[in-house]
Amino acid sequence: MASETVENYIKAIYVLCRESPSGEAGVVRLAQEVGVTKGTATSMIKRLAKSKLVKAPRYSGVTLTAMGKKIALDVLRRHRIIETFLVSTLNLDWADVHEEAERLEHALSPRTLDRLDEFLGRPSTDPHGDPIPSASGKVLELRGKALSAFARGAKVEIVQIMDQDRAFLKFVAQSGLKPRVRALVQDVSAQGDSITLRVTRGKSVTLSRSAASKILARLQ
Amino acid sequence: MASETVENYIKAIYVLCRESPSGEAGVVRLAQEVGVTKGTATSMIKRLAKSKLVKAPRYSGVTLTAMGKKIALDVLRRHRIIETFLVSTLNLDWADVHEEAERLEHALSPRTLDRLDEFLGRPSTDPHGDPIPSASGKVLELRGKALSAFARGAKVEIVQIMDQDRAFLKFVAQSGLKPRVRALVQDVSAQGDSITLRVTRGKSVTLSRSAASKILARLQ
DNA sequence: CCATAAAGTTTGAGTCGTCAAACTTTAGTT
DNA sequence: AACTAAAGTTTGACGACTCAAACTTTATGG
Ligand SMILES: [Mn+2]
Ligand SMILES: [Mn+2]
Ligand SMILES: [Mn+2]
Ligand SMILES: [Mn+2]
Repeated sequence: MASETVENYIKAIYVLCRESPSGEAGVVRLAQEVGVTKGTATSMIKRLAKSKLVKAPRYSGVTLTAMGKKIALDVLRRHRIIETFLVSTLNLDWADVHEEAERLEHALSPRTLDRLDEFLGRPSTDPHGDPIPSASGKVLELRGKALSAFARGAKVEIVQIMDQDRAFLKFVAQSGLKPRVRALVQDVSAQGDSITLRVTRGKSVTLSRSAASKILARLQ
Repeated sequence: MASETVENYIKAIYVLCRESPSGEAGVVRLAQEVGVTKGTATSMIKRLAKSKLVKAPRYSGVTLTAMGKKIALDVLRRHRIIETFLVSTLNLDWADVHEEAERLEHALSPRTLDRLDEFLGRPSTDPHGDPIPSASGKVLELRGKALSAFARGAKVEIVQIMDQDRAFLKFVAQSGLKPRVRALVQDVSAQGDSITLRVTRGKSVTLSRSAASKILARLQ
């Protein structure tokens, strides 16, 4: 069984690989994500490589092996099911559940996880719109494109918020933007550095390009 | 914040102190409970003493300080609320939830614990009848006496099962004996080494003295 | 009151996960 | 091609937790 620490590294590597265009995770970003120094990250990567969970050519990027990917998806599944439970059953705040799930994800047995999943009605996404990997390890990725990519006049439905930062999530929720919410693209600035939305039965919101790029949507 | 390991030791010390007539925990029993060698237990006790969580005169028994007791009751509260959730909401088996709670108890924030408690309707006991300490650290102990102490003809109500062992719990459940179940003491053997109960609207069960001493009941 | 077993302690060593700081490699300027 | 900053690695050290095995103290029952 992978330790809590190992699970955290593996999950972080998975997420970073998804994010980077090269499909590889860098040591510095990994260290930052896990909250350790880069030296520590290097030595952990070595151990992960020894246990065949990652491939890590010297002085180059880290990628997961099939085994590593299996673990990552497993942890991600637990994480997202827990987040769903915390929001939909315990009514915890959208912005707070990530940290909580960060700890709980390491303490659930497969059986309990399945019961929880059943109790929740086998949800396919978590409260942020992140897809929940199936028990067998399949995920649907990229269910929308960045808000910043839509043109004026587009009628969109928010699909996914791709950031776990509390302050950002608070801001997004404040604006009324949650998965399943519909909105009209009211304006896109000439330089493309901001976008204004009118939320259906809600207010208008202006987002910076960087904020808009972290919110995925699709045409209604 | 106390580590997971420290929480486990402290909780075990609390339980052992409750069990022993002297009110002190022995090193060998503690080691056994936590699952380490006695040398390991000794060195942990030293560290706990240094952080003022226990009092441990050399070559003598261990007791909790006020600080230690606070932590113990806190962990116990988490443990029992989680057990209640696992049984009453997720329908997990009575006999399985202890191990699961053993891990989850270290991963719940106070806020989430309170939401869970609220969701469950602020239960006062867990599925085994163990009292749940209040958030401020109060517990009702000894809400019944051992089944073995009742006389023939007594009409009793099961209150609490004082053992977490899976096999024992399976056996007890098999017999239909759960907290709140009522039964008649049908017979007590002359030597007092066994007791026969007739469970209300159920079958008759004969328990050994040692089994009966781990089941608490009170007169109906 | 003493021998012996049980309880408790000490010692030396190992793993895991971490840091700071020195070092090496890589990649992007000029 | 040479310089430099960023990325990555190595080294030495440490704390938390553990074990096995040798050792000491305590209890007790003959
Ligand atoms: Mn985590
Ligand atoms: Mn999420
Ligand atoms: Mn535990
Ligand atoms: Mn219990």
